[in-house]
Amino acid sequence: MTRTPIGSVRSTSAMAKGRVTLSREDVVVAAGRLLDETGIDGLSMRSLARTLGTGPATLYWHVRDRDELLAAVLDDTLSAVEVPADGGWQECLLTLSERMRAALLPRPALVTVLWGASWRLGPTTLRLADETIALVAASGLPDDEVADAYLALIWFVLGFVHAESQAEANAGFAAHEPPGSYPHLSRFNPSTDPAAMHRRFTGGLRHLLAGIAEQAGQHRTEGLRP
Amino acid sequence: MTRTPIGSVRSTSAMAKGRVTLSREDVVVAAGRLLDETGIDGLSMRSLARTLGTGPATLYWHVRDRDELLAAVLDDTLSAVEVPADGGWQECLLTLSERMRAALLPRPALVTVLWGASWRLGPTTLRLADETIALVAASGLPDDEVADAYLALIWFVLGFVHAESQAEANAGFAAHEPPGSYPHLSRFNPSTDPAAMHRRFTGGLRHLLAGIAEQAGQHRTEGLRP
DNA sequence: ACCTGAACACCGTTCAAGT
DNA sequence: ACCTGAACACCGTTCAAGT
Repeated sequence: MTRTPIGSVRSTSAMAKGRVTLSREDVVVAAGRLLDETGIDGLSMRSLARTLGTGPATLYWHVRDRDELLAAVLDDTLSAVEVPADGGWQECLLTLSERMRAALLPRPALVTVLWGASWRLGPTTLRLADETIALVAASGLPDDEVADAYLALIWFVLGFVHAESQAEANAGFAAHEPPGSYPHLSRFNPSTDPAAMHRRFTGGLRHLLAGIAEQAGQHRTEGLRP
Repeated sequence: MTRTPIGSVRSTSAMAKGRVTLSREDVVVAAGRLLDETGIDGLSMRSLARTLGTGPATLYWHVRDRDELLAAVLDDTLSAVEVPADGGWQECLLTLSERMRAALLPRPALVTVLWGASWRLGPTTLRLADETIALVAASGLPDDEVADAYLALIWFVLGFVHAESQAEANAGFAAHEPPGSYPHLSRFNPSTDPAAMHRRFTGGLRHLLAGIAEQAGQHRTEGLRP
């Protein structure tokens, strides 16, 4: 893909990578890789620069700041998610949600980027949000309820992936507390093996979708349109 | 409340505050105040130590690390939330959720502490979670669905408060994008004035609770118990 | 256009030593 | 029991200067 004109290489480490000049995409891809290897705390501007064989200042040519970098990694990660084209809106939203879950599960730190959406999001992420809203709107829900139904849906997806990614981190909970101090918390502690997680995910989603469908149905039979 | 024996004061700044020695509570209260004044980024171990007239090392006597400090501030903040005692489980969950919203809205950064629950939580927070689960269980939902219904509920509450707290930060969204690039995102952009937010909050919750009730009802009529 | 070195203004945490 | 100073090992970001 990238040609390597031999005369004009800048740094030995850049040469080792077969690069002449850094592109924004190089930076984002390297950031994703570093995220996978070291987690979100290991992904600093300085450590990323180190893996690219430069100083941190260089990165700021390609990216406004760390938040924009993270949003770009998120955007890159979500580009794997295709919006299903045919089927009813419920089916579509279900498989779309499963694809989002699959895309985010290997990089759960990005859930927090999406959650704290004050961070400026990339075009892929925004397009995905836009099309998801369109599917929710296709339920026939009244306009002023579409946004909240959409939000309940993505919060469920994000919350679920987030919880799933730290299932084992939280597993030791019961061990740290004197038994019986939080009876319900421990009684209803659900199974976290992968198969159960998938069942719980789709089960929860189905309930949400059924709720939306029912609400939309009520609206249809109530309202008399010209 | 705190007596001030005059002979044994340590630092002039501690004296000014009328303290002899620092208690964990002093630290947590000061952290809450600093959070209110400067936001989560302004609340560092060093800045907190500065407002208390000591060095950062001192804080580590009272608190294991920054995460525990934040969990303690959350715990303190949630201690204002009372779990309603009488009424049906739906009513109870509704007013409980409104109280959580009211408690968290002035300190939205704590939503993220609760969300990223890998952080060890305090006793008040855990007791609150436990009693909330108990209320969900009172719906009659089958045991293996209680946890997920509970999660859908708190994710909605947390997501909502989070979104609400940055409503104005996100308000400028439409302005930054070329018009028409994300048609549904802008079309279903709901109102964010306080009254509308409250309506949307309770509306969304009612839908979730109705869904739980219906699911529980189905379970009751299906199952034949001895 | 793209990169660099050096600096600014911070962080969280540890630890031996003090009272 | 509680606090301190000093250090370790980092951060994100800016900016004038280089090619």
